[in-house]
Amino acid sequence: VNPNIAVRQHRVALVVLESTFALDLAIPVQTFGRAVFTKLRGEATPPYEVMLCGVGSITPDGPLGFTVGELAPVEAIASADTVVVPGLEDPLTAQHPRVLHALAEAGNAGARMISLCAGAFVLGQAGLLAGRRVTTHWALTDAFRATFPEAELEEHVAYVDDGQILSSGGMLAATDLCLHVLRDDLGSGYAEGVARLLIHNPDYGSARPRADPLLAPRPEGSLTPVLAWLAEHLHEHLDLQRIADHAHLSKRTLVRHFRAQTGLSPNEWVARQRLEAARSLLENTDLTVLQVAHSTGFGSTENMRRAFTYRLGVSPRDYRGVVQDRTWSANDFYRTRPASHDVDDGIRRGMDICLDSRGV
DNA sequence: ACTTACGACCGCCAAC
DNA sequence: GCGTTGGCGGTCGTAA
Repeated sequence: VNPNIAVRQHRVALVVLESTFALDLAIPVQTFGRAVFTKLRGEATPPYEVMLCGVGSITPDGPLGFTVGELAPVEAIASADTVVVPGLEDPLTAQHPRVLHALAEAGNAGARMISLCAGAFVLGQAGLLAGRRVTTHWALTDAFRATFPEAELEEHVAYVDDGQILSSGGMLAATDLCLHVLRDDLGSGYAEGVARLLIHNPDYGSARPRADPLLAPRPEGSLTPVLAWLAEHLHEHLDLQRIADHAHLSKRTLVRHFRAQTGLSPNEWVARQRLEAARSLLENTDLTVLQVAHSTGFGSTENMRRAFTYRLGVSPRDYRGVVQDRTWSANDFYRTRPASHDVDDGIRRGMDICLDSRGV
């Protein structure tokens, strides 16, 4: 792998509030942090640095049920690349002004903002959700709509990726979102490795909603057949006129329907699909960048590189290098466990200590 | 790096 | 009257 290509070193700040839920706090800690996966693989530096931020301290009689030790002041999120607001028990209560101010600052500075479950209410209070596509726990949708009419609430999905703002629905959907982010940052090989350790079937990176029986099915839109046709013809030249002709709609109406049903413009939707296709080919085949660019409809390597650097922060070539270097399997996990003699040493030392303490 | 031209997007409005 | 459609034109982003 090219040593000049540093995998983006991310700092992830988790905002711990009075009524934060243990589960929603644990999921990002487990997926982003604690370096456990990195240590198992023998790597020097973990891909993320995780820090816990808040105002004051957390008392053990809150919803968390325990304390979390020293919290960095919430203003510290200003230095984070990614800010996560976990779900909390009383989303309608106004949060501390320092929290809201720090979130607004971080958001305006361009940090990636992630809410889990009811955490979307906190981002909303910070004024970050105007015009944004966002989701939250299904039991809170009415309250959310009433409180933040300026946000575009999406139901029937596990999570929503609106670029800078990402949000997941109820509780364990946070896992899907966190794995989606891992995949975006480090590739699907890494994300799948983490998913396997968590024994979780990830559904990241898909434009389709998770096929989960517990989520109400998303109503089929009139564009469904058009989207299917587009997915089949990604490698061809697709301008607005051609798509409109195929859909038997005017360009204007087509754009409107796209916006309503996918939240995206036609071009944006096609660009994302092409990016997904190109990622898959780079990760799973030996096709050259030029071949990938042609077969995914980017047309030229310049085009494709622009899309990659814009959305992923790396060129296609470097993406392939980073991703393949980071791909690992469950077998790697077992291989990188300490060799048996290390274990034996450890046990022996432990027994020595026991024996010493007994004065034997 | 810079200019240029073209297409995409979307607000607006009239027509259905 | 209300919702939907689609044409027009201004602005913006992007490809060449």
